[in-house]
Amino acid sequence: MTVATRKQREKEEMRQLILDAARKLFLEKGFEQASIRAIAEQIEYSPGTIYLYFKEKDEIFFALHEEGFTRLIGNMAPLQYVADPFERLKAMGRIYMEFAKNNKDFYDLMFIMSAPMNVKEKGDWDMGVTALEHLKSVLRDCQAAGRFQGMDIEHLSFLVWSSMHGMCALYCRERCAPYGQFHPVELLDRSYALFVSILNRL
Amino acid sequence: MTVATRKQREKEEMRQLILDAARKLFLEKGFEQASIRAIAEQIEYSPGTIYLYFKEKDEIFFALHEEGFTRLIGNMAPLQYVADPFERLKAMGRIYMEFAKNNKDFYDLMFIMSAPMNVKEKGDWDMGVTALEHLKSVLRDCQAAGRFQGMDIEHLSFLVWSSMHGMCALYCRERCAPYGQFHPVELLDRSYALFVSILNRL
DNA sequence: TTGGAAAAATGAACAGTGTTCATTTTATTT
DNA sequence: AAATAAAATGAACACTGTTCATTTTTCCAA
Repeated sequence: MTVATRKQREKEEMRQLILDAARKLFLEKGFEQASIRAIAEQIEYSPGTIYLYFKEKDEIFFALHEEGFTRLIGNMAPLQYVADPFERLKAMGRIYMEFAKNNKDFYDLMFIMSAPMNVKEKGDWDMGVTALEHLKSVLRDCQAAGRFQGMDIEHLSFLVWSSMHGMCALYCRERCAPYGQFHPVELLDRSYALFVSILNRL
Repeated sequence: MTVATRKQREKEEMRQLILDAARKLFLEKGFEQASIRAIAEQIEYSPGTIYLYFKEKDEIFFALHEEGFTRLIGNMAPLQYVADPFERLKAMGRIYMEFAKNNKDFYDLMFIMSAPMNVKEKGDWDMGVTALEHLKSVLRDCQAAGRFQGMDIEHLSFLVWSSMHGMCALYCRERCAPYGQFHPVELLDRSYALFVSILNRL
């Protein structure tokens, strides 16, 4: 093993160490509290060191943002065993919403926060595009099965995604208050059921 | 005029002065740049003075958040002249989306940002509830006209609102990138058209 | 094994943030 | 005019992300 490759591996390990600490602090205490100094203290390095591995703070959170997509896409894996396209679509929505409910902070980072979007070279949106392709693919299968006739997949996918995101985002950012009588989670579940029943008619 | 009432009026004028400065800076340079010091400089007072009129920064932005609702509800006024309930619903959606597109920062403040939600005594969500009642009312009218049969207004209103919010929020927070081929505004408009056509079938 | 170069880590410093509070200034009342 | 009450101040506190001259560590050839 050459020195160069070891160096490269160590560099990658350090990046991972920083990401692990950042994730821990972010999930435990939120974005604000996951400061560079707090991350540095967590891994027992000085603050300046972090800037040898990440250009800026937002880059760390863009990396976690990507990790979130990996998790979400991972959760979607069982979908391949759902034969019926519409059942697959329904399951997909459930998984998406469950992800948002169980990983509020990750969901926020992936779809709401500005921080990761400030990073210039965000790959080519690989993860986002991949996740979206999943949805489009399922919708196309539904269309092949006779549903959603005459609808453009681009617009339909955006609308479906938006509907799901809207519910999840209002939930994550505490905007369900006007529905005081309902528990937010209950509101989400019942509204999703209505959403499915509407899709079922199209 | 007693001294007490003048004092009270002056206090209210000062609050308004602060809010005007805060709004100006917020709309011109964003939330981060609308710092207490910047607001103080704008109105030619010291930073400490602001805390004699607002308990904390978030309280200022909760006030602007309320102002946003007043604006949005104001934009809805012409709806009273739209006789047909479904036409009214369609117009309402258009107004909502146009508001988001033309007042990105206000929309963000009202429906996405965390800042105003951190304020404890947020009235009783008067504004949010009022705006929502508008929507529910229109939906009930649609139901009376034979649409949306058998659907619960609470869930339907949340779903409709979520769908609109989802599109607007993804737009405001730069998440339309995976639809690179489309201009975000175009994507929103066309997806809204699809949304309307779907509602039209229910 | 040692000396010099390259790489890695440091932590003080900079310019900024929201917020507090003893002190000073201004206004009102006696 | 003096005493009291209200309003405004701005320095100070504890933070923030980021930079960079300085120090420490690692590496490799002589």
